[in-house]
Amino acid sequence: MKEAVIDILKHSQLSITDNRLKILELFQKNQKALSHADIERLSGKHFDRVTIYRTLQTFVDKGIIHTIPTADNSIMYALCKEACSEGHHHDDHVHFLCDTCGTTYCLDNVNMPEVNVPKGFSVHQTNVLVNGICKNCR
Amino acid sequence: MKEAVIDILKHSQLSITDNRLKILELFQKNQKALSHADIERLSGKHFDRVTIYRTLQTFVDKGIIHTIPTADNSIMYALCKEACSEGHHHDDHVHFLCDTCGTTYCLDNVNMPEVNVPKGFSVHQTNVLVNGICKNCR
DNA sequence: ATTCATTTGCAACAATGTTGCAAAACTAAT
DNA sequence: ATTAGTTTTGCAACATTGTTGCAAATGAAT
Repeated sequence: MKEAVIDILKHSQLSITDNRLKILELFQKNQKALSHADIERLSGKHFDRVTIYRTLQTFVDKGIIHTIPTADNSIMYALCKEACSEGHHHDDHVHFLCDTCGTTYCLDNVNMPEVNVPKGFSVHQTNVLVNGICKNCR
Repeated sequence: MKEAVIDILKHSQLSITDNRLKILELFQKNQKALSHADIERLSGKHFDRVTIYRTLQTFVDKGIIHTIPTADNSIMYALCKEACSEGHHHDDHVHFLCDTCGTTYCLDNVNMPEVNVPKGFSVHQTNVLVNGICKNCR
């Protein structure tokens, strides 16, 4: 567990610090998207707010986590699959938000739909966000 | 112009006030999604911040405008089509964000893709957000 | 162990969003 | 048009969220 987390940091050429280990472990343990507030709570308020902001930003920059647009205007972060690398995210998957428990899932096995845009528009990236009830809450 | 805006307010059983007229006119005039900050700027700082927040909330509640989830965590608002009514939004259309000019469009004529979710999940609503270059910026 | 670069925590600040309440504006009825 | 009652607005104060500069602490490499 800790080994895997250390590997991720090494692979991204980041120094190994308590803070980074702890936050990465939270993502690995929970296997769902977390907000800044989630992390602050789950880490037992052991780290400074600013440090968490900066760590999350670093992880996004390095392609370790990605952000998820949400309807209620709160940024969620989730682990990237190995396909992601620095400055080049491949988080082309559907995100599912459960209306009951509030959990955000990355649906990696669902293929992204093709969106036809009008003449003159060109598509760079597509985000699909689905609301509903997850398998644990029905 | 002003007539149309007044009709919208009457239809939603809202009283006609300067603030509401002005904000609705901004949406009609611009025909694109606006943020709270956009409205504050475009209205010439004539209205209180709090009033704008409350007005936008009222409009969302009444089905006059809808919110758009964005990747950078800023809420955008856009006019609903007539199909929307109080407490029941039909903003089932694709949203397009231009990476160059930052304009958010509602692509009403693009049909929403069907998303296949895993067994046990049920879909309530789907949001599709596309990034790219719009027809004015290419 | 020492050096050097990076990371962290603190403080201060900026931006964004919320709530209570009195004054102002709007609506409806005379 | 005036009045009475309700709704809306602006202000003040506060809460939350995110940012920046800087000195101290930590990690990496020799």
